[in-house]
Amino acid sequence: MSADPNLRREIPDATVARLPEYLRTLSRLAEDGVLSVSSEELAAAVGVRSAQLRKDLSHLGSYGVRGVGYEVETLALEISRALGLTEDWPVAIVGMGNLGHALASYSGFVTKGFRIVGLFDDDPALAGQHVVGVPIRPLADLPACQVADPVSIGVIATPARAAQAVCDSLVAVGVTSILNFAPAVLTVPEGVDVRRVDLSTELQILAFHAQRKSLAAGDGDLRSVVSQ
Amino acid sequence: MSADPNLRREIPDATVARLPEYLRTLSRLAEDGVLSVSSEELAAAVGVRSAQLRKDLSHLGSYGVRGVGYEVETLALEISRALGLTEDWPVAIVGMGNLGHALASYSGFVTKGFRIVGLFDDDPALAGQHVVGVPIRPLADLPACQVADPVSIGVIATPARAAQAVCDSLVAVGVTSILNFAPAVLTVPEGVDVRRVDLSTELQILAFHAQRKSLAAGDGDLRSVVSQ
DNA sequence: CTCACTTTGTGCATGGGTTCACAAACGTCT
DNA sequence: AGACGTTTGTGAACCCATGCACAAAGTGAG
Repeated sequence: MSADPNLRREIPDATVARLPEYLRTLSRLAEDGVLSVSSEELAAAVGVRSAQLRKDLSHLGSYGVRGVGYEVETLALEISRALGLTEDWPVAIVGMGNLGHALASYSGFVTKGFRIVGLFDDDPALAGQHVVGVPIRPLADLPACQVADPVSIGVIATPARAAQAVCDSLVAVGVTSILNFAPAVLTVPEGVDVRRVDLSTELQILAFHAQRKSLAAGDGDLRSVVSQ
Repeated sequence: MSADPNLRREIPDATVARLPEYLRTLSRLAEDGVLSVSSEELAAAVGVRSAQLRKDLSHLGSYGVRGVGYEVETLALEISRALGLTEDWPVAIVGMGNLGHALASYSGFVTKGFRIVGLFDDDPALAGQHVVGVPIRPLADLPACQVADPVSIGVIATPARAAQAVCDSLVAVGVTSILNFAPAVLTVPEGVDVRRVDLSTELQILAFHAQRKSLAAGDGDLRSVVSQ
């Protein structure tokens, strides 16, 4: 029925995960005054194969010109639109320890569509303190804030033991997208998206590859140098 | 030749990425005094299918008992060994802004095999300050520290514009595993592993799914409520 | 206008990952 | 000892993602 061929139908997850990368590189090119890129150039700058880049971009329509390449400005706009960055996304951060502070003052937040509307922490020592012009409040104030400027994305930066309760509070006020930095698996009702970013997981994956390399080098004999 | 059938041959990347999750859950179970789990129970706790869990575990050997399940302690140890966490990994963090502080004081670092041996930042205001018993020094001191206690994993938590130079410094002193939190694509020589964690990428992926949901709900008409 | 050259968009083959389904292996109860 | 119920480990089928290779479509020169 509602075909609308050049609008999104279903963009594969793997492609969606790369779009932000493309967008960032295109923004940098635009700043440098570059007007047009080929798939070959852009792919090299991002670190993927050109065929993959072209296939990814083909999922959001046909915005290139054969024999020429892609217009930087246009392509950046189309990727922004596909990702939903032309809309406005009010974000709340819960847990204002070091990580919460880092996230709040992270430049990437403000640049594209994301707007911090609430900072929450139950530590009385933090209450009232402002971070980027936004006051830190106890989590109990969340429902009240929700009425004034509804949060659509919640970020959890608390210790693991508090994460599930915080998550429940967010879900209770209607948040359906959650970014979780706590090392805990959250259970949420149907329809709520949770993405988890875990610092120690990444470190462990790195350790695995490092170990592989050191095993490959010494190959079983020199292992004792390292293992002990 | 050197078959060694129950030792690792080649563990798929997708499996390696899930092992830390399994390990964390097993550790929690061990703390709670649980001695044995079935693949069904463990899979449910982690949030994957039981068949996937069994196939993942089969890559590191046969540590389950049919009709019974897995011994929690044993399995945790084997996963630790597979990931290389029974070895000692000296870590250096470069860039001690909010994120660097958060990473340094993150509990996940200390718990398993990772040991912070160096904190670096060129900001004179930070020099000499101690964070977790470790002093912050200028990056120029890196080569000297490297002699005393060689770093094997480097973490980059600087702004994007400094990331490549920092990366080059790390590579120059022999670091071959790098965890990069800066929103920049790093170019490194052959044999150096870089993993990138990008906060804004995760947010943008979340925004994409949130947009999909809101489009599905209002389906084109109520969109104006949100877009503006 | 035609020819030569460049670059996109995509059909197709290849490979890896996930899921299913079941035989093999273990404990237990009679 | 033998039968039964449970759970692992894995072969096989499916599914998605990646990479190749080429036709289609554009530009520019002669």
